[in-house]
Amino acid sequence: MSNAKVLPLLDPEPAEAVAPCCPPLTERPFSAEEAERTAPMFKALGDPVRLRLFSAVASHEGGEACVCDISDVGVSQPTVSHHLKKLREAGLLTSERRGTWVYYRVEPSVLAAMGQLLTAR
Amino acid sequence: MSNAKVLPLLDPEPAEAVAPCCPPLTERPFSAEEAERTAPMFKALGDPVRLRLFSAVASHEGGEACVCDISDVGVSQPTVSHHLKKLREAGLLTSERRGTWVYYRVEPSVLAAMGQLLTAR
DNA sequence: CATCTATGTTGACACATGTCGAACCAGTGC
DNA sequence: GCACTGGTTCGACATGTGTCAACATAGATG
Repeated sequence: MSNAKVLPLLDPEPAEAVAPCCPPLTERPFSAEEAERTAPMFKALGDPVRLRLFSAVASHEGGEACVCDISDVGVSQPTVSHHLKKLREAGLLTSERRGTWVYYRVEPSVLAAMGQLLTAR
Repeated sequence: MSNAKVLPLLDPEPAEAVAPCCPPLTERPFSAEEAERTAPMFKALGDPVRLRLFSAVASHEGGEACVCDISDVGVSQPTVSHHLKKLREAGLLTSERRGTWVYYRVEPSVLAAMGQLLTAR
């Protein structure tokens, strides 16, 4: 597979990955189960350092970035790793090791799902 | 603390400018200042109870609800009040006392701003 | 194999947060 | 005035979270 991914605008249908989570917040009151499932995603973005890391990855070329490119956020390297792990556990990022460096990329379906949650009725 | 003049409700300040906050997370890496300003909104929605309360208010008739209508989320009433205060401090809700009851309503501009943040490029 | 560089993990700490019961405040009605 | 109801604040506690230094691990390179 020669790596010819410049900007995958037309992704293959992710469908059942994250989409069937929940309706917009304004549609009807969330159930306890829906809230328990959805809150961690917001929580993951609720820290300034994580927000910067996520934004750095999401805005990077192809929605993918090496740790070395984004780790300048004013905290120590272990702390960066800790926050990246949190973002990974929340399902917002995925990581992959290629040789010496580790690359993080955004989970596009999650971004879309969160956007839908905040869609005004 | 025997200060008699206390008016905890009807704060004149809450929910100032939140709309003109930041570009989408995917546009460019967030600065420290942008992240510090934006993260609290996500943090406020990062708790299941607060997410249910916010959803209950947002989905209610006219985007407004009495506390008595939404306080059935499985925690005590002081805890409900505590979470509603957090949502107010984050600029997501505003409160108003009308007679016996206190009504909370969503800040529509905030909802739109957060939706824009998650808009995919 | 030895060593260096890039990340992740562990342990420890201070601090923030969610939760409750009790006390308090604001209106309504007796 | 008094009691009652809705809602907030206070005080206290257990748990969670962000942070770092120290250590551990994975590849690359000599």
